[in-house]
Amino acid sequence: MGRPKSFEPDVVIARAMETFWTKGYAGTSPADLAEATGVAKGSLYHSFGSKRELFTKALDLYGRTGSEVTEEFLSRPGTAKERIHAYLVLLVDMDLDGPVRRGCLAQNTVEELGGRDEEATRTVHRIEERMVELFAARIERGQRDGDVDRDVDARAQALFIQTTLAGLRVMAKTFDRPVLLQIIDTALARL
Amino acid sequence: MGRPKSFEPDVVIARAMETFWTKGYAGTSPADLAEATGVAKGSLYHSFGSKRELFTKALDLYGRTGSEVTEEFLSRPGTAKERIHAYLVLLVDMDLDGPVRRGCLAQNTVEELGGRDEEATRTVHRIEERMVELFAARIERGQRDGDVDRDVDARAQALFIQTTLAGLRVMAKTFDRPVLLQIIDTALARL
DNA sequence: CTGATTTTAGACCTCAAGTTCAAGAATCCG
DNA sequence: CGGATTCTTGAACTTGAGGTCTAAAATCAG
Repeated sequence: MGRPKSFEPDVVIARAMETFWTKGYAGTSPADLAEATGVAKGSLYHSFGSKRELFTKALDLYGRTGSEVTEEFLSRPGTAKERIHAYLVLLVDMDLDGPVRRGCLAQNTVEELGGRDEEATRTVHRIEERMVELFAARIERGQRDGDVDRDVDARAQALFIQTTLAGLRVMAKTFDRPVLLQIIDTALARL
Repeated sequence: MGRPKSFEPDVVIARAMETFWTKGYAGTSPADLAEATGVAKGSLYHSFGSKRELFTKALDLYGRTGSEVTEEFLSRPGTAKERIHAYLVLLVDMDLDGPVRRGCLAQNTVEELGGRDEEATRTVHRIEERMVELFAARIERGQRDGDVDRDVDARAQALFIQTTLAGLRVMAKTFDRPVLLQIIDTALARL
């Protein structure tokens, strides 16, 4: 009962996510969110409580969709090395695509809110940890498939790949594509 | 002629740098700067023009001192691998030291101001490029000294190390020391 | 239809960020 | 010392961020 919502909360969260991603947390004002979502400020506050709470939902959504995309992409046909290489290239291309070079929302968040925001930091840690698990799982599958050496430490490699990924997304803010592709090749040279 | 400055501009810039580093650009208010530097807001504006200009000077200072420290540290006795390894460990420890996990100012800047601030982006690019040069030079010296293979591409390796470094400083925001040290070992395993 | 309930949207409020200013203080020159 | 010049500072100003509120609108139960 009562008047029904005139918008799909998930759609609004997705639009908010895009805006936070592009403009940063501090750089996004309630007015920006209202414009991006097409929902008036008052309604946003009524539904989500505060900018901060909306951001939390946006960051969660980012983590979920990101890990789904990653899992799906890594599972496509190919060796572990091929798939991981392709994944890094994909991310670089996504980062370079579009006029904004917005990088990774999770990373931007932890850089912007640093140690000052306990909850955001924990959320980002979970997102990163999940990525490491996905890489490790893919490497272990490679070992079962026979395309990765039996004696590599899957988790250690996965952590290294996640670090490379994080570094690449920083570098992608100021370096150009050929350089980034070269870095990927160098990083994945062993294997 | 005229009343003399009551403060050393370089000292003020250094203090401002610390504040921006700890709290981020947007997170630092003129009031914060006044408190951190011990100079009244009005004076800061009189001397530096705007928050943005002060930040530019702070970021430049960061780049200069950073590259000096790096150059000095890499040139100390040891093989290229030993020195670079020690340098990465040093940075990780500096990042973990203190209660704030502030990471790297240059990196934080490019993450926070992203593509939206052309000048800041260029400055950070210069800082990163300088780091790559220093790593490359150290690797080339290693080749002359005989502790690095003659046929490694020094610049490619240097770019890779810079990427690892950037990634580590992201990871250092949410992971703990043993993990980070393991990543360093994995990253520098070849060589 | 009425009333209960929920959502909407824009006006409204408060406060701090970022900057400017006016009045005074310190210095050098002649 | 008087004046020119530059620096200092707290107060004052402007703007927008972040959030609240209220009157109207939409829905459903009875």
